[in-house]
Amino acid sequence: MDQNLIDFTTQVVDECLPGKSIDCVIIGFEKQQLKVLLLKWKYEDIWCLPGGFIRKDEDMDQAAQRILEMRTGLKSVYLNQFYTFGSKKRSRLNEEVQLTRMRHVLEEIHGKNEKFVTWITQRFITTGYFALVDIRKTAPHPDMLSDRCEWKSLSNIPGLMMDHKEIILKVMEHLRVQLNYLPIGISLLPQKFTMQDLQKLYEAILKKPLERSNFQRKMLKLGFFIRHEKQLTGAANKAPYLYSFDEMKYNELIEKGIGFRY
Amino acid sequence: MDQNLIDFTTQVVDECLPGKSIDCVIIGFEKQQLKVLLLKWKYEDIWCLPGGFIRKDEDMDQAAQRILEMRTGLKSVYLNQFYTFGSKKRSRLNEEVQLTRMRHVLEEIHGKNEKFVTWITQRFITTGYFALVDIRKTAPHPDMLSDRCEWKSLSNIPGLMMDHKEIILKVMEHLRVQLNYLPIGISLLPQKFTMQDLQKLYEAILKKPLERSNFQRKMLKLGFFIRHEKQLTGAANKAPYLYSFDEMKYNELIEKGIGFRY
DNA sequence: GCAAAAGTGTTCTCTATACACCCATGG
DNA sequence: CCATGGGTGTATAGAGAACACTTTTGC
Repeated sequence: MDQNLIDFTTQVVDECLPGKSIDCVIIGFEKQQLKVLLLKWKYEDIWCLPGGFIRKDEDMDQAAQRILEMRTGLKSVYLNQFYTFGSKKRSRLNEEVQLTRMRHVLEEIHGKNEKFVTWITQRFITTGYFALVDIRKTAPHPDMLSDRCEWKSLSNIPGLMMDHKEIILKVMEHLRVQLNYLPIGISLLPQKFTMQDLQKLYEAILKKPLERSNFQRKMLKLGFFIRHEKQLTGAANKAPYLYSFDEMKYNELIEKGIGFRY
Repeated sequence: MDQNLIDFTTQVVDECLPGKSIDCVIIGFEKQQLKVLLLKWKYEDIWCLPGGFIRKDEDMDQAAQRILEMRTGLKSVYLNQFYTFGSKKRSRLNEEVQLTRMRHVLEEIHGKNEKFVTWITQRFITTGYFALVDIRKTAPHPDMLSDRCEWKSLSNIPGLMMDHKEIILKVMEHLRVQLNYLPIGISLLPQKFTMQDLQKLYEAILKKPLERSNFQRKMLKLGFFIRHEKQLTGAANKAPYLYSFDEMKYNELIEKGIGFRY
C-alpha cells in the first residue's frame, strides 16, 4: 500500500503538467435533492472535490474524463468545463490554515516523496468541470489522498479545502443560467421517473417552487416524453404515470435550447 | 529596440507561470459590424489574438486586465473569462506549419534569447477572456512580437495562428447563449445611439434579422433608456431619436438577465 | 410629390399563471 | 367516508409576430 503511494506521487511529478489541475463537480439527484460527490482527506476532517492533474500527453478534457471515471466508474456521461480558477492565492495546500489542517497527510507523504510535497504546494490554476450523473449507477471510490468518497447533499456541505466551496457555487450558478441547454433530465434522473421527480429537480436547481399543473403541461408539450404504465406508490393517493425520455428528440431540443421561462 | 526584446523575453521566462497563457477576444462594434482586435506577427502574414502570460504574483484576472490595457489603453471595461483550451496539440508555435510560418520572428529571438524560444514552444493551456469595448475609445498598440494591431471585421478574419479562429467562434457562441446576461449595449455602443444601432448589434450577435417595430417597442418597455433630441442624419427620411442608457437600471436588469426571446 | 426610414397602432396567436375541478388510492 | 396527490380544464393577462398606418426628412 505504501508502495502505491510512492508510485503515484512519483508518476504525478514526472508525468503531469505542473501548476495546472482539474477539479470535478460531479452532480447527482436523489430523494429529491441535488448532491455532489466529495472526498474526505485521510486522517483529517476536511473534504474536497475529486480532482487530479493533466498528463503531458493528454488533452485536458481527457484528463477530466479519466478523473471522473476513477471516482465513479462512469464513462460517457455529460461532462463539461465551466470555469478556470486562477487567483494567486490558489496554491494547493500551502496556506497556513490548510497546512495545519492537512499536516498528517503531507507529513506521511513527505517521508516518502519530498519532491511531491514541493510540487503540490506550488501555486495552482485549476479548471473546473461539472458532470451530471445518475447516482444509482455510480460506485464512488476514494483516491490516494483520501479515505472516503461520498455523495453529500448540496444543502449540507461539509468543510471544504481551499476555494472548493466557491467552485461548487459557481457551478450552481452556471446550471441555473444554462438550464435550457443542459440535459439535466436525462442525465440526473433514472430511466423512468415521475413528473414530480422532474419538477423537484428543476426546483432544486432554480431554488424556487414551480406550479405543479402548469409545469406538467409545459413539459409534456415539449414532446420528448414517453409515457409508461402507472406506478402504485403505496401512498394514499392517485398513482402517477412513469415517464422516460425519447433520447433523440430530447438531445435535439437541448442542443438548440428549450425555450423555457420559469 | 533590440534591448527591449531581450528584456521582455527574459522577464517573461523568469516571472511568468510556465505552460499557461491568456488570450483576449476584444470585441467592438462599428459601422453596424462586430469587430475583433487582432495582432499581425512581425515579418509574416499571420495574425493572432492579443495574448500574454500570467505573472507569478498576479491573479489570472489581473493578467487579462493588464493584457487588455496594454493593447487598447482601456481600463475597467467589461472583461470576462469564457473558456480554457487544453488540447494536447496546443503548443505555442511548435507545430511544423507554424514553425515555418513564424520562422523569421523565432529566428530573430533565438539569436537573442534561446531560453525564451524553448519556453514558448512548449505545450500551453490558454484561458480565453472576452472584452466588450467601445472601439472609439481604444488606441490599439502592437506587442513585442507583432508590428500591427487592428480591428478586423468578424465576417472577414485573416489567417490566424493555431486555434485562435476556434477561440473566436467559441466566444461568439457564448455571446449568443448568454446574451440576456451581458451588458452588450452599454459596452459596445457609444454613449448616444439610435435604436437601429442597437438592433443591428443584436442582429450581428444572433446572426438573424429582427422585426424593426417590435424590437423597438420591446426594448423601450425594458425601461432603462433615456431619450434625447433627434439626430438629423442628412438622409432623406425621418430623423431617429438618440438614446443612452440609465446605467443603474441597465446593470441591475442585466444582472438578473433580461428575460428576452428573440 | 416621392422614397426611405422612424415611430406608433392593431390584430392574432401563443404563453404564462392562477386556480378550479374531478380522479385514483389507501386508510 | 376522508385526505392526499395526480391529471386535466379554463379564464385572464401579457408577450410575440406580422403588418398597416402615419410622420418626418432630403431630393
